[in-house]
Amino acid sequence: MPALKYSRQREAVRHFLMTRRDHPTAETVYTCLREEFPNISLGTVYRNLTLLAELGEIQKISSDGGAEHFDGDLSPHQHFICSRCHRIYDIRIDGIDSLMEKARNASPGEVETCRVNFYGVCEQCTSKDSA
Amino acid sequence: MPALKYSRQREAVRHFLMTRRDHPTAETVYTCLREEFPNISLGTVYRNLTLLAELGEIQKISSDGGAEHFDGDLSPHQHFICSRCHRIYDIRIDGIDSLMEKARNASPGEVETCRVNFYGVCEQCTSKDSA
DNA sequence: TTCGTTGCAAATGTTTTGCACCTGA
DNA sequence: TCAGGTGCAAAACATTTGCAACGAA
Repeated sequence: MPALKYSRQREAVRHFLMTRRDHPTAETVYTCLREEFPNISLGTVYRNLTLLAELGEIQKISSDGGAEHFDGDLSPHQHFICSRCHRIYDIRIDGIDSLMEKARNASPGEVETCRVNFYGVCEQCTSKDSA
Repeated sequence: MPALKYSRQREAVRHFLMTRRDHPTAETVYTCLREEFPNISLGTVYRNLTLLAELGEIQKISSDGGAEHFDGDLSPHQHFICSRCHRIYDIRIDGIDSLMEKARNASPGEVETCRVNFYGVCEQCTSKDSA
């Protein structure tokens, strides 16, 4: 792994994700950053998202079908993913520590992190049904 | 949703996944089924995998980067995913029910299913390090 | 006969990469 | 100066889709 060097683009990507409550795709990051950096390229956005994820400064969320989403929130939390609109909601439940403890005894390797996703239809989509 | 009609290809896809202990990608399913059906097409494999997943007869696993994986094992279980070789191992831990119970109180919608993934480096990769 | 299914190929959508130029240390 | 970073465009992948022919009910 080569030494890192400062770059305004990478900082912008990181800062952008930190200030978002949702979980943008690379495309969204690109589109929004273009206002500040009219010349930034999609390739650069991808390179930095991948790099930051490897550094553990952001999280990559493989939701399902379509593009990957990114999460700048590093605090432990889980996701509720709507099967209809594919929106990703943050939720927080406890007991994850004990879950990881159990996993350590059942895994063929060292458990480092854990991702918990719940699926269902969100209220917003449910209420559209009755309309 | 239109009425289903029997198809040998779809049966073969389902049967293939049921008898596998690992979690093949569409490409792998395609390659293996080609021995039995030399003319089966990748498109057909994708169509049937998608269909079976919608019917809930198989599970789609979005592991991370690269292609999706599919799991024919419907019994409740979790996955340990090696960050190095990306292999997916089945593990079984209890307490998932109570986790879902907690999630119901914290989610912006009806919780239907839950996916728990653990990440780390598997023993096989770890032992290669010391070699 | 009807309508879902298939094979094939082309199209789409997402992410990666090669390369010449730019920039931070 | 020099290794890392960037923009751009092309390439590489993964997945979906249009369509004519095929096959199950």
